[in-house]
Amino acid sequence: MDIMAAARAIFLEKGYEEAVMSEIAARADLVEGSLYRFFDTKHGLLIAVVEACYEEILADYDQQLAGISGVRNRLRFMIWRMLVAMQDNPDLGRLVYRHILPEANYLSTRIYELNREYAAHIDNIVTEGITAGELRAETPMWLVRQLIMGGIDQLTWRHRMGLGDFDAAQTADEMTDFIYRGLAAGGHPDDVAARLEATSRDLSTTATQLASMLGPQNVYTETKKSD
Amino acid sequence: MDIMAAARAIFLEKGYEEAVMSEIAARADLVEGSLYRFFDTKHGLLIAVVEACYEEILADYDQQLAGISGVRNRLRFMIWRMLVAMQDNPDLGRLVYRHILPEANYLSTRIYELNREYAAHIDNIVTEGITAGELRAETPMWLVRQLIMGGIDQLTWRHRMGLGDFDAAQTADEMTDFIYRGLAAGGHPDDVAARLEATSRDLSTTATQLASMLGPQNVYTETKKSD
DNA sequence: GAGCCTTAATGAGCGTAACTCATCAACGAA
DNA sequence: TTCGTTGATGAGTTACGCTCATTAAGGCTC
Repeated sequence: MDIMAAARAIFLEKGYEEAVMSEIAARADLVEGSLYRFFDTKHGLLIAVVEACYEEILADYDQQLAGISGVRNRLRFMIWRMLVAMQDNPDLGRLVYRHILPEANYLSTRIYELNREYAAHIDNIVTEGITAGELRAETPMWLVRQLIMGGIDQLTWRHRMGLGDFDAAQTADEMTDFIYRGLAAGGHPDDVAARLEATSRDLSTTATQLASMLGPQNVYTETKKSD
Repeated sequence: MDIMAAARAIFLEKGYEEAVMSEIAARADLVEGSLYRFFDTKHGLLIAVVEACYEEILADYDQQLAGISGVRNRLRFMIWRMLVAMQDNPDLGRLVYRHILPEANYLSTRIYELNREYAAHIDNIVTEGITAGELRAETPMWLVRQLIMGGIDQLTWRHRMGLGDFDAAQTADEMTDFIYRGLAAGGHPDDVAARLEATSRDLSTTATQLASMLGPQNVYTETKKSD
């Protein structure tokens, strides 16, 4: 077993401080000193491990996102996806929130990079919504981003601490609902009509996709680029 | 100088791990071993110190709140007050977010108690707004609470890490604005457009869920089929 | 195959810091 | 003066991250 695999197993199982370097070395069939040929420090090893996990877990969410249409649905997917990741990996979450995010060198980490990408996706979705007239133009996007990410942190905190669980789908629903209401253009009839139109358009697209999956030959039908 | 004062000075100045018990003892004109007559462990001492700080800083915010009327204004005050506290005490914030909140014994802490009181105030304000008909009755209060607290965490993170500052008043304004819009009662409940919109929105969400269930992670590529 | 050189692994050891415990000083009572 | 009790003391103990001189291994030249 190589160092990364051994370290991952022990970090996830015991947490950062309880994990001792000698045990990681032993599980990797090495001696303690040899670890320091590959990783400068215990914390450096942790960062490498968490980066690897993070990358696996959030692997292709952007490709999945590409298959989802509609501002609201896309927003919901982003929230739901992160909630599920947190729900499935509480151990990893603990490591991240306790020993990665609060460290000074977090900003030079790949994890920071990945979090920025996630945030950028949210920004893009909101921007799309604004240009489509579906969302208010004055929306401070940084605030939306921070509220979503901070909210996810809070909402998953109890589960991460081993106290109770949560329903990812339902939580995503309610959170999306609230955020969207804060984002949505005002209650003028025109705006409502625009949103109605956008929603039914999304519905049509999704239904088409659905139909293509359920169809006899299960053939993919090109639905986009129609204009 | 007594132990608490010495510990507070050193914890705030150097952070948790850099603070060493022998130095705290020295500043309190004691010897290291004597600390353990009064506090079982280093972390126990930290908790005592942070509790004291917390209580001083958030001393009489509820009295100030009592002088503010209007759901929106009261909500803004709560947000603003916490933002200012975070802005004025970044060192304390670091201790709290890194070494108090993530610990297993946090729930048995006075700090947890104080946070609950803060959250309860937010709940009360929202409840008032609902009974006054100003806010939507279906509002999930737990969500609002979590979004606000998580958002404050995120928004103050950079400053806590020593990177840049923020304008507490303006941030509070924008945050309140967004949250309130999510909370505010829309048109009449029997407004046809609103009902229609809600229904088609739900339908769209359901269809998206359906699609992702049918094609596991393949909503977008159903182009090739392997026979 | 013999000598040599570069590179990688070893494990004994160091430094530090939280925490403990046998000891001892201070002080009141006999 | 002597004894008993209380509470501070500081010299350990332990644990763990990290280092470094030494040794083994694997390829390259003659």
